[in-house]
Amino acid sequence: MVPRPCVCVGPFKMKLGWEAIRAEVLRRIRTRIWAPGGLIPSEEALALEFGCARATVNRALQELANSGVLERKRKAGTRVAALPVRKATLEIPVIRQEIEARGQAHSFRLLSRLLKVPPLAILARLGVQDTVAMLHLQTLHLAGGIPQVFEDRWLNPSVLPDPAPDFSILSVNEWLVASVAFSIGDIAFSAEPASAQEADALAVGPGTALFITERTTWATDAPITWVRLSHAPGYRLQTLL
Amino acid sequence: MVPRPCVCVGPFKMKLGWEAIRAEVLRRIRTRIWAPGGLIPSEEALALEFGCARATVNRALQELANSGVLERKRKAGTRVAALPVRKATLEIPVIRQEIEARGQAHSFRLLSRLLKVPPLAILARLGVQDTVAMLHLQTLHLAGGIPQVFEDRWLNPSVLPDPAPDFSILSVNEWLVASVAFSIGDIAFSAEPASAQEADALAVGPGTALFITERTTWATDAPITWVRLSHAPGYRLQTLL
DNA sequence: GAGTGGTCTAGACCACCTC
DNA sequence: AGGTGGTCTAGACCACTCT
Repeated sequence: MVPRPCVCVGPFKMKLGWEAIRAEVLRRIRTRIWAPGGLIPSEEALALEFGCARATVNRALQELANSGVLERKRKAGTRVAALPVRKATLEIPVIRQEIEARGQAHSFRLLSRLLKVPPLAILARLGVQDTVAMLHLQTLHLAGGIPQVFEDRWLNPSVLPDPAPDFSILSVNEWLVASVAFSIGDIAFSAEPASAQEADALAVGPGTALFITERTTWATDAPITWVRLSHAPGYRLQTLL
Repeated sequence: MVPRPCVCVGPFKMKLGWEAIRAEVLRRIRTRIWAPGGLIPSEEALALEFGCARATVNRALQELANSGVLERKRKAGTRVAALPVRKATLEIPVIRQEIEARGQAHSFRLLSRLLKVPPLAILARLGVQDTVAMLHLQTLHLAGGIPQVFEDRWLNPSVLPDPAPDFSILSVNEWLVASVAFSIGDIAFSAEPASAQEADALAVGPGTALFITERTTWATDAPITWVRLSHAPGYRLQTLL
């Protein structure tokens, strides 16, 4: 009795791109030809088998390592991940885009605009030691006239140009993406009961389950903004794929 | 008075890897040397400027395109994204891992295990037309004895091996990742009030705001499972970076 | 048609890690 | 010490798309 056929199918004839190689590797993993936790052949061996350059195999395997399917270590080789930590990619659009993508009209109301010292928790999030005053902006975003998102934001006034933009005309959000472009930050999601203020703004009962997005943004040197978005009931955040 | 120095610093001396190039490109975007919506030089031009091969520039720019900072089109060239759709990557670990990573003991109780026909909404999610019976499993996950996650799952029985695993000993979740490895699916997040059953299982008041994770998984041909996780209050989902 | 990004190659060197 | 992945190069061809 011979072992299962087809464990190694030998050199391929047709030309293979890195996507084809990725697909073939994935197939071998899914069909358990290569078992979880197991070593797979070296890049060189695979390049030989597939009849392509090592760089092409490398590209395919790196892609799979990025998505958590493979674990690679120098010298140790490449293994099929034992506990596949799913990595999901989310797209976080600007609110206006999100609403208009649903075919609704976006509008917003600036509810509050005050310069004051934020709570310590927020200063801490922004990595600030001193108690500096920041611009506190509260905005309600509407879709077709219906309240959709309540935005609570603290903005570092030192990033503002001298005649500060009129945020009752231009949404803060959009001014930021256009002006303080592409900074780093982090994002967190949670569920929380609506506060009295949120309930009032979104026209829901207090305590209603709200989907919360919280974002902190820094420039290379200084903190820029902290924002908390409270989404009206029915909001769903979905992954691509 | 001369214009700002350093708009174009000319050929670099030291050796640059693709990460250094990515960083430099990002810097030029953040400092608005290259404005949002604007074209940046071609790969060839950049390779010349940085004194490296075009493939190295390509690697750097592709990375930035993947993270939504650049938009690339053949012939049209590479532009700085006008509306930066933030792409965030989430790691979705297995529940046990997540709890143990916080230094708590993970345990679980299988609350229910029935073979019956799921609601139409769930059949639809799984892309099934016929009304087939599926395995309905309800599990409560605990961290250090405290209820943490309520799991409501429908499982396609045809993916089970003949003596079905005893899910009161091995968590369904873990059996799945080990056995039906690496399938595709999609994930959605939302906030919802606790149902009577959820409230009871998680020991919270009914209507409490719960963070909900909903996942659908297919194999290449057949549906595998639909699962809804209700997280106890306090749960936060955070991006890397 | 021409310019751009997307990909592949064959070879090379290096950093890292296990043995 | 040696094998492995990570990266870079110089060159090439192709596919797409804007004009």
